[in-house]
Amino acid sequence: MPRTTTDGRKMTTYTKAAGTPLTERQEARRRRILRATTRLAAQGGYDAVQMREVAEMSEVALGTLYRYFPSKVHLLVATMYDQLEQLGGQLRRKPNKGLPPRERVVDTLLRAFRGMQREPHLTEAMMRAMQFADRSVSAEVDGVGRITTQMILEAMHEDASTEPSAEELAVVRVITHTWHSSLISWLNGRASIAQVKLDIETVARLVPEPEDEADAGTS
Amino acid sequence: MPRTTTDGRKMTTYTKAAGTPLTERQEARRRRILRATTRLAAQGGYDAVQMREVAEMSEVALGTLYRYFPSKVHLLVATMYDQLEQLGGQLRRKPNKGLPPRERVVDTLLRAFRGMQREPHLTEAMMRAMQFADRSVSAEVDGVGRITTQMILEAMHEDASTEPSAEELAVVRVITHTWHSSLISWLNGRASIAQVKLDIETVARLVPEPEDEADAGTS
DNA sequence: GCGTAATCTAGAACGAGTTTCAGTATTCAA
DNA sequence: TTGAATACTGAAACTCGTTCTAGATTACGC
Repeated sequence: MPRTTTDGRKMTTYTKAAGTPLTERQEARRRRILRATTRLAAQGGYDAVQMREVAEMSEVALGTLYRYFPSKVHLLVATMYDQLEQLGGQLRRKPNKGLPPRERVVDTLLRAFRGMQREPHLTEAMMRAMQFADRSVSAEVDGVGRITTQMILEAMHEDASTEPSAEELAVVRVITHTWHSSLISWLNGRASIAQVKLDIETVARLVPEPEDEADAGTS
Repeated sequence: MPRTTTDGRKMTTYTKAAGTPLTERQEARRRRILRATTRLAAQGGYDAVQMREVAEMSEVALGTLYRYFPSKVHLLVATMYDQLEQLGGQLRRKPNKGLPPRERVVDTLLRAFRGMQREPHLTEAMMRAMQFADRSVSAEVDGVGRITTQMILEAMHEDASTEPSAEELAVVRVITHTWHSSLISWLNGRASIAQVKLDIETVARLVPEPEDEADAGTS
């Protein structure tokens, strides 16, 4: 959404969904910024992502960086969106058909988890930002939420075509809550990898079993 | 844990579990600090809790404030611990016997939620700190976690005496994940009160029904 | 091509969390 | 009671996110 500076000039931020079409050089700048952010975050986590450094590394003036991403948190949430898009692509390319829905959900999340274990600092930086985000970032955080929800939903019913029920959406929400929160505890050293797995498996029990006519009522 | 300044003097922070016994005046200072924090947080949330202001309002030098609480996040997490202790007392004073465990859990959490709705800014400040906390605060965050877990466990089985099973602990963990995370979404305006309730009810389905010999295997 | 509005750059400046330091007050053991 | 160790004070200094300014550059409708 367009903001206004003190002297009344118009101002837009170049987030994903902005109405501005972005010239080629602008698109390139945006990419450079995200790449630099990713690099710095992967090296030293949240604290290592310093706005001046990001600006320098992406060869952009500090003011320009702030025009593209209005705060450090916006920047990192956008980075997360970016990374998730890539991850989503990878997951779709290697689908896990054949398993029952519940297992598929667990499998998907654990695979994502393994991805994050490979870049713990990057993960820490992005997750810290997500959690620290306040109302002013809710649009962007919502974007990330949508992508996550989508991934879990795709794992839940074989065919992504059917409209999800309210019940399913409720379950997915609780799953993403658990997912985020337990990831954070792992990053902060308050939970082991095994515990994260266990949490995921526990919450996955909320995913309804496929109601084949075969076995019902078994304990 | 004792830290060391540049000139090698010893230094301790006066957190809850510190080994230092705390003289009376020190205990009083600590209280003043926590009270000031609560007051500022209740007025204007996380951003309104400014270390200089807290120091001034509690009539303590800035350096002293930092000796008691080594960072703003530590300070707010300690405040949360403090508030939770009070809340726990209130809840225990008005127990909700008679309901089945699942309902009791839901009831307890919703009651806590209503408490937080009464002081949204304070809640925001404390929760932001909890989520932003990094490894250096994990001990304190764990403390808060223990208290929460305890509250939910007490709601789960009528008699608080029996040792919780591993299964129960797993469920409680997922419940607290959901609780924290959905509280945050509410604070950030990304979820309505109704949605928080729904999330709690959804996750509470993980609480096992009391296995009376009467009804088993019913859908 | 030309003029103008929008964008970008370099750098200073501001604000709040955090650290440091010199000096004063308190505590506590002998 | 006294003297050393520890804690507290007041104030300055440092860092990093963020904002602001003045001047260059670029994009774009005519």
